[in-house]
Amino acid sequence: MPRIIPDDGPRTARLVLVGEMDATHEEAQHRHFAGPSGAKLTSWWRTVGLQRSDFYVTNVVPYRANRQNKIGLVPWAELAPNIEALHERLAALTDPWLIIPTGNTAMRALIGKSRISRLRGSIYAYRDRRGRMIKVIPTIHPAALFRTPYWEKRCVMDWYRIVADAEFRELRLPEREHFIKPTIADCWDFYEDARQRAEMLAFDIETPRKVTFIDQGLTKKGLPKKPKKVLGQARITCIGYSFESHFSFTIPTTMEYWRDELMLEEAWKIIRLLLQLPCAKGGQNAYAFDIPWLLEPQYRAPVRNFLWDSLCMNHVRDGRDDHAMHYQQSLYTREPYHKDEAKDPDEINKWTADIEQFWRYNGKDNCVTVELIDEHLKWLDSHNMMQFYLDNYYPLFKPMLRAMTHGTRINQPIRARRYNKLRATCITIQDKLSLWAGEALHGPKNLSPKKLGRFLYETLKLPPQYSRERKADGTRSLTTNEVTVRRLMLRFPKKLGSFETNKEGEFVRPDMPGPLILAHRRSDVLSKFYADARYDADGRIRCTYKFGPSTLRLASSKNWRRTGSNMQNPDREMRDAFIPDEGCIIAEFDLSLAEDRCVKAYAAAVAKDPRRKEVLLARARANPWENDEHTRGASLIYYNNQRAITDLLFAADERVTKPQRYLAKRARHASNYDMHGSRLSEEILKDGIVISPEEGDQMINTILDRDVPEVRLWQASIRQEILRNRCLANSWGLVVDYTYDRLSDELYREGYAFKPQSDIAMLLNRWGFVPCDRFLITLSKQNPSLVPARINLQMHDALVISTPPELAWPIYTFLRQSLERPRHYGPNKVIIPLEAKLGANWKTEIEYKKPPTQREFEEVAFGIFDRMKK
DNA sequence: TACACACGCGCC
DNA sequence: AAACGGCGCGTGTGTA
Repeated sequence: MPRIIPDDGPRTARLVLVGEMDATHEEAQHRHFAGPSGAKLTSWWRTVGLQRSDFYVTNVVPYRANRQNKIGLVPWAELAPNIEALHERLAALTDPWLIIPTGNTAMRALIGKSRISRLRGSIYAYRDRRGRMIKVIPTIHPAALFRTPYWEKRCVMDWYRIVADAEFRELRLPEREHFIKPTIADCWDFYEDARQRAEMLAFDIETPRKVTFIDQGLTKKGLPKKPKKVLGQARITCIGYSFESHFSFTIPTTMEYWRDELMLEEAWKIIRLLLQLPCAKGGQNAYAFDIPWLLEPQYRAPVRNFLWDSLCMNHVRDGRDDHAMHYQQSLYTREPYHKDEAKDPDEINKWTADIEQFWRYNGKDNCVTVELIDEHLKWLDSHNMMQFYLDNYYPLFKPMLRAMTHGTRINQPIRARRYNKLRATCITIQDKLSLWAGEALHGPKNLSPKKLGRFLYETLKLPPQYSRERKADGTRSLTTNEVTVRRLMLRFPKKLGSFETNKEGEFVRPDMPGPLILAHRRSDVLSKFYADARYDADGRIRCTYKFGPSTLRLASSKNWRRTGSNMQNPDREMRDAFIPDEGCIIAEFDLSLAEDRCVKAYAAAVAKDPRRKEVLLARARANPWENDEHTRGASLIYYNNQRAITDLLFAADERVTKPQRYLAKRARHASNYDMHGSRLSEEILKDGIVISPEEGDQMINTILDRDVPEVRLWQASIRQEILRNRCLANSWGLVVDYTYDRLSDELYREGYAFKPQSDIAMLLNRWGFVPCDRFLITLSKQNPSLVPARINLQMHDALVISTPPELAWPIYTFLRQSLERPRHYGPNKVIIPLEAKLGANWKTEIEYKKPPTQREFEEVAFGIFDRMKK
């Protein structure tokens, strides 16, 4: 029997800390929280002004129950009496006010609930064995931080709450009223009230899919079969409003509720009027979800003056943290976690029994949104970040919405034809692979990485290959990814075949396992882009844009109807299937080598030699038709050309071949972000080009030693900045906070990427995307006879636009004027040039590095347009 | 059956 | 020893 470790701390303490189980250090020192977990707690307590003597410290299992130190391995038969004993120990305390269970097991022992990651920070009541009500605030066990370091922030936030709550006994939970079953008259009353009093009106819709159960008749034995569940169309079933955090008003929008067409229509009329009130509106993720839903033709409920999005406001506070409402709520409000029951839209059947509770939750969400927005407003104000929100988030809502709802057209016959062909190819390959393996290596659709692994590493007895990234538990998994397969093909050509291709790009021996696997992967990935389900009935594809975590790039994903997909990653090979709007051509405008210029501008600031600084700045500012960085790199790497180092501008070296230029391009990119040769060789292997890790290192080192040694200095300066400030700021004032990150090479690499990525993302958004969207609206008003030009896609450093040929030139001119303005990157001013491409589809035909004359440009634009009509 | 996770891979 | 960063989705698999 292991030795019981005694509790410590005064029995009279107001605060009680309940841990889970003692581990190695605790056993050795005979004291709870004696090891690294205790040290972590001590550091948080120091931050918030507590110390260990403030607590009565105990554990659910007050001894080391297993050698693995895992509470999860303690059997229930052993755990239950320990929990019982814990309750008794707590009952023996004089007058505890607040108990802090750390970790899931401790929380479950006290309040019977699970899922600490969701419930942490909430405020609960515990009735002890003497009938006393004691406040409980569960938090994460410090040991969890060793696996998930980014949780540290929420732990510290919890401890701030705990120290504040230690001052009073009562729970102080928010009291709210949720009005959920209104009559039309109630709705009008609420409208009047909101019209007169609301300064900020928050709203939230619910869009479950309709669920129907189809009777399956009787079984042979005469028993009723289980009805089949069919998911129907998603639709808005209610909308809730709140303008004071203690009251919400929810209007159902179903016929089941109103029972009458006219009543429902009147309800919608009031809904629209509420959304049209002049006061500011707010919501959680509303610009990306609720608003596009409300704009759907069957609802026609546009939102006026949408200003405050609690998700975006939270994004300003910390872009890399979570933004889910229940998480924000746990940090900034006293509302306990209330999404216990799944509120996933497709889980509505769980709610059919208690639709009123569903509406109440909608109401609660609205109240919480109001509270969050109030809290965020205070924060933005006190941290001088209000303008940052108003400059970088708010103005993007409309352009994002317009691009999202407009979408991109696809050539449907081509799409369907290619999809069928690719799927057929996959099936053929699956059959051939099954013959090789003696068993199927695929599931219903795709190759199974597991089965493929067994085939390669057991059947064929090839040496097992492991992935680079470690899993959460620190192990590496067997991998069969493309690079691995290609590497194995190089080493074992007799078993796997080679990836050598002929002039048409076909494998020389296509029926060997290696080429089959590669061909399958390729066909499968392409077929996904063509899959029917992605496209809406009107033959267009729509995505949702949202703000990416750290760099303010936009991220693209499935849209609000749950169709569409990420539109920032379609394979280049399939882009010819994307076509312009009716009456338009495609114009794509992209910032020329933007991130590389940015890096050079920063690097020039740390150059010691003024001549070097001059060279770097000249290259950062060079016109794309007068300087070719990649040819320069290849000329240096392959021909040791000294002029490639010294010349301000370097455009041509006839010795440089296309593959050489391409490899130099990859090597330059690798150098900027501190990639290593082995990784570079893998990246390049994907293109079927073999270089060794050593050769990769040589290329990178050539660039870094001889071409841009200042990049190394710049990276060192980034490390310094992170070390000094624990954060980085870009040229637009965007800050990324590293307070709770471990200093590591990984973090530094993230740092190297941050400035160029975010500088360019924000440049394109603020000087490109936003003004361009407004300009296109003006342009179409000025040219009412023409089809309006529309932005189809935002691609981080490029905009894809459908435009009638007449408007292509004005748009190009406008974007050049707006984007080609100097900006300071560090102390150095640089203009990043804009390049234009034109085409009948997204695989554009003509690229202008040097701006042509208007006449030349328009001739081409009209030429493309005329050819399309034929 | 539903869910969470691992894997693989597309682009900038 | 570990060896760019930033995203997203679809599929297979194991588990509850």
